[in-house]
Amino acid sequence: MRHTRQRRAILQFLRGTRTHPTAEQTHAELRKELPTLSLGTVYRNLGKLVEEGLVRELRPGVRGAGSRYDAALEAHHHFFCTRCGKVEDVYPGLPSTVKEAMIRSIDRDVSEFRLQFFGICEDCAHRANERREVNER
Amino acid sequence: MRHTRQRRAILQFLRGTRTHPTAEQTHAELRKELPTLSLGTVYRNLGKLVEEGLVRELRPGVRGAGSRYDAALEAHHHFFCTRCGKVEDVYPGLPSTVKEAMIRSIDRDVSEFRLQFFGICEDCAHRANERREVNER
DNA sequence: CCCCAGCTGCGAATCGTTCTCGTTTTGGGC
DNA sequence: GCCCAAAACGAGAACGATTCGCAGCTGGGG
Repeated sequence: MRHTRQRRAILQFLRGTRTHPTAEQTHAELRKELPTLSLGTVYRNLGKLVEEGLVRELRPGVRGAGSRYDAALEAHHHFFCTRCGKVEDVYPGLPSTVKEAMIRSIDRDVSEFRLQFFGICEDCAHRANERREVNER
Repeated sequence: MRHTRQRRAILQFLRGTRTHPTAEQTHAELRKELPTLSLGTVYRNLGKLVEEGLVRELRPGVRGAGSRYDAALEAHHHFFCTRCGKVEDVYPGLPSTVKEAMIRSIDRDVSEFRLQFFGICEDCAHRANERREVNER
């Protein structure tokens, strides 16, 4: 895999944030330093980086939400705020014995396993009674 | 919520299958008895039924897969075949004490919790060396 | 039996993502 | 450094799933 300016910028950007940006957000941000960067290139590279295992793709699985990308490789799960769309890391420490027992119990060739939590994040909970503006998506 | 012919047919269809049909599949099937049923109506009603809690929406979260719908209300999780797209029910018996401990440990207002397994289903594993036709999506 | 809010069917619109294609870069070999 | 094929780029068109807008229907309370 070649090391293009664009690819380096994308990976570096993802490694420098914990906000799980969307392709669109990544594109908007990197345009500042690479004004000709196209959205297609962002998608192409995110795809490659996911193939390479350098980035994880998160699919909120919630109305109107696109994929998000995460370059943090340690095992962790995600909490999706159903109000503002934000994604936060969680480390609920599912004991690996429990995880393995579950995978064994379903008696299939499991290659991946996802644990997702949905709810209202703290920020949104606090402004619950104020106006409900949608932040960062 | 009104009881229209269309809505009744959709709910009844979902209750009579374990295959987690897509909106498209639901539409194709019900066209046989309601030839004028439109896809928009199927989506509209699936949305309402999900709101009402009568149906669960499954979002495979895998390239090129749309939502699937499940009218089975008992607690269970899903196994998504990454080759043919099929979705199977699994009952990996995550102890509720473990589940609750996890939810408590992430210290947020969790309204939903999803556990998803991905891999190759038995059918696909068996025909692994034969031609790889994609069944039912 | 009447009425109208809620629903339907249709087609157009939207949105995230992928594809196409002509041009530019990259990186290995010399 | 220079050359070249392969790989990647940018722009815009294309795509597929889902949603929307609207004019005409209809279920069910009164």
